[in-house]
Amino acid sequence: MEKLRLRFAPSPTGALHIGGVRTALYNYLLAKKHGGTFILRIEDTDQARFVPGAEDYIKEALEWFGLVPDEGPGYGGDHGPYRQSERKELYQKYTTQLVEAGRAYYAFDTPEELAAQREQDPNFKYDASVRMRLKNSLTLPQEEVAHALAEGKDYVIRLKVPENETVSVQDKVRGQVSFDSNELDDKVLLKADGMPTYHMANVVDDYLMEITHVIRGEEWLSSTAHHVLLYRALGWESRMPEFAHLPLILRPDGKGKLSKRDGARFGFPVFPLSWNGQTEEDSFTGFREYGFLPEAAINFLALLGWNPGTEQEVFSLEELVDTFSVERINKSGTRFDIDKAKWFNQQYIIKADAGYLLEKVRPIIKAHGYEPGDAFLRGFIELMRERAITLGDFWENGYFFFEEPREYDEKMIQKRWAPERKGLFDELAGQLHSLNGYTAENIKAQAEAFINEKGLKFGDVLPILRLGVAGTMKGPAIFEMMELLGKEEVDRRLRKAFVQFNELSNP
RNA sequence: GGCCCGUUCGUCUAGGGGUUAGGACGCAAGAUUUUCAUUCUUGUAACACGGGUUCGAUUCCCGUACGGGCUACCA
Repeated sequence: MEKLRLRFAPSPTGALHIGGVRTALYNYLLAKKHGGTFILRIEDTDQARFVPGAEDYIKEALEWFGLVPDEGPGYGGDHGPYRQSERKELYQKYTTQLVEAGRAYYAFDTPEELAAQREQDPNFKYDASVRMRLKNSLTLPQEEVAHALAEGKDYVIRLKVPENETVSVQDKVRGQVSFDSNELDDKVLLKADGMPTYHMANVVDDYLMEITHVIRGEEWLSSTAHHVLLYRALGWESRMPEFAHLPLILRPDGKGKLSKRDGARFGFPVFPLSWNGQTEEDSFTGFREYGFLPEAAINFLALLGWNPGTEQEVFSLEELVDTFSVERINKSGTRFDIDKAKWFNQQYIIKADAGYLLEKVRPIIKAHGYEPGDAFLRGFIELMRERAITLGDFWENGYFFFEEPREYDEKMIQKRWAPERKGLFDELAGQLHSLNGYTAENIKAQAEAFINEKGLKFGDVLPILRLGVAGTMKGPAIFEMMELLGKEEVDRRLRKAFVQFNELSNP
């Protein structure tokens, strides 16, 4: 079998959408499964929509996920350049070739003229039925065309779509899809600014870059008929790649495909990394900054539109590479379910390697002004990992490992604290403070002895210790927590808390 | 509007002419943990509709409805 070559071809118009990441992932998986090549190509043919920084963003996002291209701008490869803006002459050469072969033509209609046509007829389409009435090299005298060209008049090159043909596409996901060529318009191939349109550029590049499989979103299915026609016109039909069109990722409420604005609307990320656009409107929080592990996000994305047919849910990238197959990609659109994504993240946090997690959590703690030693941080992570859904939760739910409780759960204090017991608890604090070997085990033994001696119940004492140390009832095992915080810190907190408890229960 | 694609629990999905229609997330209940979380158990809940074909359709075919995509000198 010929070596597989697949490309991910985003356009640098802003942050990379999460649906784009899934497309990249599937391309990567299929390439790697067969020992093929994964290529990044930047489709920057729309100068009006070009956004500086977008290309770097795309690369950083791919790398964060571990989807590192084998070829691409900055990645090497002998099929470059990998930015379409740097391949301009190529497209011009091939479109000219098409014109000469009678498969395309020059069109001189101005955008204003076309707009006027559309105003007159909302269904106006530049196709075989009207092309002979418009201003192009098919209708104008040859000298006039030559003159216009020599004069530098604006023109585009359009594909001359043949009449009365059925154009069929073999799609790996959907099977055969057919179009009536009379429904197809004469797509612009080369724009007035000399840049190609997507249609021309992607066909030329896929051919030149020897792409074997095109995996892209379903929004491209309709125009694939044009692409087939182009391969034919260029005489490349035998080298045409196989197509697989992915189901779209839909909004959680099911109304249309997921868009960049939906992140803000529904309160979860739809981008891999945060993006700071020109305006707040155009700025987004990413999966990374939201506290996702890249492995978890990949796992979630992989299962959005594909499944292995087994009951396995958790997959490493390597396992995905082994298991993936285009045949098992789904046809129907897929709702974006953030709860499932969070569940994956939680699973990955629980199972993550300690050293790995340490490096993910350290910067979060540091951002709040604390730089604990590795031993402490490790202990903290082990106590908290089963209680974190996002990385941010380590701080949100465990900040009291680094600083005193900011507040005490008043309801619980009302319920559990009795002012007359302050003396009793001071005594317990004293006993714990004089403990030798401040381990969870020893603390527990001492507390137990105290409880028995005083005729108390665990429920009288443990919540008070927890509240005193953490301020909240939510958290890891209390004695473990105390051991990690250390004798002096715990004693300080307890003494202070008991005073506070009295105030809180006697307003 | 036209063309194209799709439709199994709320969501992601398995399945496929005869099944108690399976799993996961979520939700609910219980057990464990004297907290919270984890874990475990149980429960909840689905084949869009109408015609065919067939001894038998959720599964195959055709319609309808609904949803989505495309319909730019954007990708």
